[in-house]
Amino acid sequence: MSSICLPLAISDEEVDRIDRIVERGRPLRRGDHVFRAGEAFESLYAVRSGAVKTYTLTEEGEEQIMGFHLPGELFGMGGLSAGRHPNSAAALETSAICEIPFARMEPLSRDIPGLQRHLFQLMSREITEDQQLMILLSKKSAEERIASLLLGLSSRFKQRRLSPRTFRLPMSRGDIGNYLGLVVETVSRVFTRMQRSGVLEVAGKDVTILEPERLAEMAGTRLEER
Amino acid sequence: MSSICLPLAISDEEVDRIDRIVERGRPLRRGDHVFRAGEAFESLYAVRSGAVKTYTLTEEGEEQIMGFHLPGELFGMGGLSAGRHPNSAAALETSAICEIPFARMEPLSRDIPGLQRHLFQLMSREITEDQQLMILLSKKSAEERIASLLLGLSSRFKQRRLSPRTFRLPMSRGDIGNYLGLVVETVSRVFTRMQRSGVLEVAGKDVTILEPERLAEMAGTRLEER
DNA sequence: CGACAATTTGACTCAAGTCAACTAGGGTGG
DNA sequence: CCACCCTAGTTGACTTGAGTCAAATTGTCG
Repeated sequence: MSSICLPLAISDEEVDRIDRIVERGRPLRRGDHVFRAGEAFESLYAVRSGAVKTYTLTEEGEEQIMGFHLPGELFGMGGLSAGRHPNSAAALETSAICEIPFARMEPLSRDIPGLQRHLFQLMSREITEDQQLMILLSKKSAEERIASLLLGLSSRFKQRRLSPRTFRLPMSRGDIGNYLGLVVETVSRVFTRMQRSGVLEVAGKDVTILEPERLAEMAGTRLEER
Repeated sequence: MSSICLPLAISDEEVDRIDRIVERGRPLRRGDHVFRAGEAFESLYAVRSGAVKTYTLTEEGEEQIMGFHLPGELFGMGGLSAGRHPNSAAALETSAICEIPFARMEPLSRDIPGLQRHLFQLMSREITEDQQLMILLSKKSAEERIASLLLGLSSRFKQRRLSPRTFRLPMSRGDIGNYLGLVVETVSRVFTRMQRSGVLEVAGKDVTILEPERLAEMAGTRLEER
C-alpha cells in the first residue's frame, strides 16, 4: 500500500521497512486540516484517497491556494528546509492521509540510496511546478489557465491509472479560481464556453474531455502571443 | 570579501577556508550569461557588483523572469536538488560575480554546522519569495505590484547599507513588466502616475521614494479586497 | 424537508492591453 | 568630439478580457 505513497523502485524488504513507519488512518472530512502554516515540520504526507489543497494566507488574510494534491501524491515538503510548514493543508473532500514521520525516515534514507534522490526530485518538481504556475499567472488568459489545469489533472489521473478523459473535480469553482487567479464567475463562464464549443462535457464537478487535442491547443499559444 | 557573499557568523579561520574556494573575477557585461537552463549544477553564485536576473523560457519561447539579484545576494540554488539549473541567469548591467564550487563546499559544510543550515534557509527563503510573487501575480493590481517591487528593492538596498530612499534600478522597464506580469506601457504609466502623485521621483532608472508610507499603503490592500 | 452554500447567467464597468507615434538616451565610428 | 542610429521609454487613443454586482438556479447536508 505504501508503494502507492512512495512509488519507487526498491526491494520488497525495503518497502516493508518504509511500511512500518507510515502511519495510516486519519480519515479527514472536507475542510479538516492536515497541518497549518507555522507548525513544526515533522512529517511528510501522502494522499491515500480524496484530495488536499495547500495554501497560504496573504497579509490581508485572504487564502491563496498553492497546489492540489491527488491520491498517490506527496505533499508538505515545503517545510523541509525551514523546519516549519510555510503553508496550510486542508482536505477538499473526505480523505485518507498517510503520515510519514521524517525523523524516522532520515536513517532509512542513508541505507536506501534511491530514497534520498527521490525526495530531492520531489522537491525540485515542486519548484518547477511553482514556476509553471507563475508563468500561467503572469502570461496566460483565463481560458488558457483553465485548459492547463484540466490537462494537468487529466495527466495526473492517468498516471494513477484512472481515466484521463472523465473525472470528478475534487475542488470547488472557487478553489479553481483562487488557484488560477480568477474570480468564480469567470471560471464558471469558461466552463460553459468550453462546453458549448464541444471541447468539454461538464456536469457540476464531473468533467469529460471530449476533444483533448483542442484543449491542448487552448492551453498553449493564444493568437500572436504577447 | 567573501563575507559579503556569504554573510554568516563564523570564525575568521572559517571565512578563510571559504575564501579559498571562491572564484573571483569574471566581469560580465549586460546580457552575458552566468549559466543557462539545463546546464549541470556545479556552483552557487553571488553577486559582487552589478545585478543579475534569473529566468526561464515558456514553451512558446518567451522569457519569464523569476527574480532579480543584487550585490551580496546568492543565486543559482534552484538547481541544487535536481542537479541541473532549471533557469538561466544573465547580467542586467556590468557585473562581477563570484562562483562557489559546490563540490568543494560540501565537505566544508560538514565542519561548519552553521553553513548547512544557512544554505537550507536560503533555499527556503527562495521558495517563500516565489510564493509571494505568486500572490502578487494572482491578486494584485498593476500599482500594487510595482509598489511592492520598489519596496522590496528598497529594503534590500537598505540591508546592504545603501540608501533605501534613492537608488538606481538595474533592470529595464521591460524586465520589470515581464517579472510582474505587465506590459512595458503599463509599467511606464504607473511610474508617471506615482511621480505625479508625489510618491516617487523618477528620472529614467533613478528612483527616489518621497513618501515611503504612502508607497507601502499602495502595495497593500486595495479597496475592499477581492 | 428546509436552509444555506455553490454555481450559473446577465448587464455593466474598468484596468490593463494593443497599436501607433513620438522622444530621450547611450554608445559607436568617423 | 559629435553626428547618427538603435534601443528604451513615454504618451495618447482605442479595445477588450475579466471583474463587479445582482439575481436566479441548483446542490447538499443536517
